[in-house]
Amino acid sequence: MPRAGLDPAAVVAAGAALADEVGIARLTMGLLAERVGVRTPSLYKHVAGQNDLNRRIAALALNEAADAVGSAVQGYAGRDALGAAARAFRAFVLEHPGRYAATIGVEPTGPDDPMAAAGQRLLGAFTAVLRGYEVAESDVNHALRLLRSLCHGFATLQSAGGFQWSTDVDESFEWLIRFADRGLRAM
Amino acid sequence: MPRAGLDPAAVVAAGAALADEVGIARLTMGLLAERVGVRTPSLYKHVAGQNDLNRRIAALALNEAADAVGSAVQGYAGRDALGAAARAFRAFVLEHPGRYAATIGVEPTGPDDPMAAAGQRLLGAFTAVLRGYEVAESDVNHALRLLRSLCHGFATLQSAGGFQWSTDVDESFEWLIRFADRGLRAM
DNA sequence: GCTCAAAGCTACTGTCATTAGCCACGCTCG
DNA sequence: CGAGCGTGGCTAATGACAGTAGCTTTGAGC
Repeated sequence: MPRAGLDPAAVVAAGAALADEVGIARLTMGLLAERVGVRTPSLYKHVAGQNDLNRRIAALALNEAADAVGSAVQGYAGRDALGAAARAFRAFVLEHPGRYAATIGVEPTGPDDPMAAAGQRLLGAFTAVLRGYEVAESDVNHALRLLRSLCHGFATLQSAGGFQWSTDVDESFEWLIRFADRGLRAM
Repeated sequence: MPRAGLDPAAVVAAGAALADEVGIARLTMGLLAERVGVRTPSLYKHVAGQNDLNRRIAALALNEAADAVGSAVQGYAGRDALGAAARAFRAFVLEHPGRYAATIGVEPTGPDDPMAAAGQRLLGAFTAVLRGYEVAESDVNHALRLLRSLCHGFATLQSAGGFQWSTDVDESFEWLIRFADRGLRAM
């Protein structure tokens, strides 16, 4: 039996890719094993089980999202930064629906959970956007939750096919960015 | 064997209640059967399978949410209506996390799908809120998607424990309602 | 009281996650 | 170069579930 040369990172990466292809609900250990060229039980040498796999995919997704948003924002401020961040976030969710879905409904176990750290990074990227607006210190957390709810809500609703086809979805998103920008500038 | 006197509605109602208790992911046919006092295969006389059950729970949840939002809005207009609708929606999701979670990621099969009709009812309740604002005809769909994204995003993030405990969540939600109100009035 | 469709049950199958326990590969160190 | 050994792979088996087949019983309508 030739070694497959797997390690946890490779298994998680393959799992994330597979989740994007077939949906997180249809990501089975058997399918993932086949994808990486190994029998099912061998996966357990690298991840502790489906739960662990899911958490690692979620952490990967949050880190990637943070990277995408963070680098999209580079060099912009105010409205441009807001637009860049929101568009980057939505693009990420639509390109990687499976791995992003892995982040839903998973609570971090503790303060040193890699998922929690990744979530903080993503939050930090959005915090940077807020620095371009005159938001009172006491309102920063509220504004952050607003942006997170908006982006998360819109992206997941669209990803789940929750919008009817009556109106162009991209247009709605741009409208939503302008709405948030106006609101933040009027503080 | 005495008859249990079940029908599809009773099975779906019990399933929704159970989903709220244990979470949609842990809602198994065996658990539901035990809850309604029947063996597992008997459930299949009333629902076609887990998929069908999930869709029916989702339709029930959307109808109940539409009822809650619709009646909360009664007699209010403008900002009061918006606040009442948003609070009613969030309260519903937090009180019934399981059945609301059943609506996520389920696409309506066709135009006569009960779920689609229920979704339309919920949308209609929010449309009524918008009548208290001077929103241009061409912007109604965008504004609707904004409200839906906001409420859905906030409620699901909170329900999943997605917010840190640093700032009061109720306060954030009230802040968010004021933000949306200001934005809609400024059109 | 008879009929019969509906609603229940037992028994069974197939899929999946997970565990136990075995074995080969290939690196390290003498 | 060869022995030792940890790691990563495998087969086999278990247990939870969803779903199906086919039998039995109930009870409503005649």
